[in-house]
Amino acid sequence: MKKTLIKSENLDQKAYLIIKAMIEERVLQPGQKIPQEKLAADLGISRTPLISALKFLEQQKLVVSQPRRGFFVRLFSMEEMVSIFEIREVLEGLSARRAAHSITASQIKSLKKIFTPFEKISDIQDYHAYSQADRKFHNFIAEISSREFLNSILQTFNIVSLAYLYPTKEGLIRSPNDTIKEHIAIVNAICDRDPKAAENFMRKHLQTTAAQLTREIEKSKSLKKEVHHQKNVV
Amino acid sequence: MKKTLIKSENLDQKAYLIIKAMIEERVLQPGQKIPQEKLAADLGISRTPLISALKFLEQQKLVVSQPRRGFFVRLFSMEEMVSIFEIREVLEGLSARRAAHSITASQIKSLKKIFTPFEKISDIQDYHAYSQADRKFHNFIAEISSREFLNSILQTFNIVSLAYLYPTKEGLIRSPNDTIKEHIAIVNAICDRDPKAAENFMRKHLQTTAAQLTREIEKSKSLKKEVHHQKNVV
DNA sequence: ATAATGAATTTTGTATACAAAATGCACTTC
DNA sequence: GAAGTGCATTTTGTATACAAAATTCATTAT
Repeated sequence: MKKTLIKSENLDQKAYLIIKAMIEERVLQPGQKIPQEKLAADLGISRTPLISALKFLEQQKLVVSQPRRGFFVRLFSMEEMVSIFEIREVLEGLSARRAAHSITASQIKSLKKIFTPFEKISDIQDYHAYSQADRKFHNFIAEISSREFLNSILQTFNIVSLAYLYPTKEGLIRSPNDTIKEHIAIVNAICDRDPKAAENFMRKHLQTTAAQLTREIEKSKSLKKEVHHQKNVV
Repeated sequence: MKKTLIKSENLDQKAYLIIKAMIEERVLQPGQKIPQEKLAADLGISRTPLISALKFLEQQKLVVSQPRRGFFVRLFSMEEMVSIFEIREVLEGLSARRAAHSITASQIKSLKKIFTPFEKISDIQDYHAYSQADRKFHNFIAEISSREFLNSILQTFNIVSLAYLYPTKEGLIRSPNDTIKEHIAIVNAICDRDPKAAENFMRKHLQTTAAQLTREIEKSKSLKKEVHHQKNVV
């Protein structure tokens, strides 16, 4: 871990960034209690800025506090993930709409570049690279939209979706071969400065992912029922 | 002020609620620096929970901190208010959609009640009562949607729009006589369990308000230009 | 064995202390 | 009078201290 490298205005921010990274990297595991004294010692700070960072993370929903019992890394259910995608659907839809309004020529160039390495590949294998491009894509659109508030909310939710990730799939819920076309449609709409189309394509993109998640929930539910049934029989 | 009446789990929360109310009621005015030592003394707490509350409010955008200079009550520009209404448009649209899905019979009763006192009045005069009903309406729909995340984000933005308010108009940007019909259309769509209509009506409602604000920006801009022109002439 | 009790230990919530930074103010210089 | 300059005062950021609550764990009772 590269703790000592992070420098920020104050220790709150430093602690926040480190802990967030620790959660994303699963060094701190979902559901786990956060040992304040130990963590503060590890980071070389006192409990004061540490608690401040934890409260920050609590608002970002990465952490929960139980009064007089402490802070715990938050555990997301599939259902909660679906509701996060619903929010992303409408917010990133807005984001795409605004981006189509205010994108500059140089931003168009950068935006078009993000997925070019994948466009000609018929079967994308490099999940890691694609996942990174995906994240960059969503963050960049939020940035282009040049709406401070919107961007700051979205920042939070990219964290959340990140925190969820199936480690095996690099956090991707659908196959790159399916999503690449949607991504490119969105890019084109924004670069053509067509706000309506940009919003619609983005919404459909995230809606489809949410639907996929919902299907997985149903699947795991019926699986559980089966197991339960077996138990009763055996 | 009824400070001592507020009781909560911890002093952070107590301080948070009081300060939020002070900002809403304009006891603390936009742009004003927040005197930590004095405020802590007034609330009968130490700076530790006070700072924690201020950091909470900072994330909710009601307060800004300048490193090593302190916390200030946030000042919103008209443009920022427009971008807040854009966010409300899409989020509360989602909220209405979800509410139409999950509303219960008893919630239908409560929802229908909110605007009944105003339905028969041809010219609504009591801005204060209407403003309260308005707030209750938006918050209740978020609650009905039973989406924790969504609700907690919306909480923030309802506060923000409130904090903006022209003191004279109770925070209302448009006349009750204009908005009452829209409110009732939304109520009916939700109670009819029509998600699509609920979302559309809610979006249109907030869009119209945003458009009104945009018009006011234009007006004040041309006004300034005039003044500027006069200056140059005189 | 399981449950109940309670003392010892740990951890939380909050106050307080204090160095470092920012601010205000009197005084000088132009 | 306007603009610096340096010292006194205030305020911030953070560590530390400590009472109250929660947890652990050994011991006794069922």
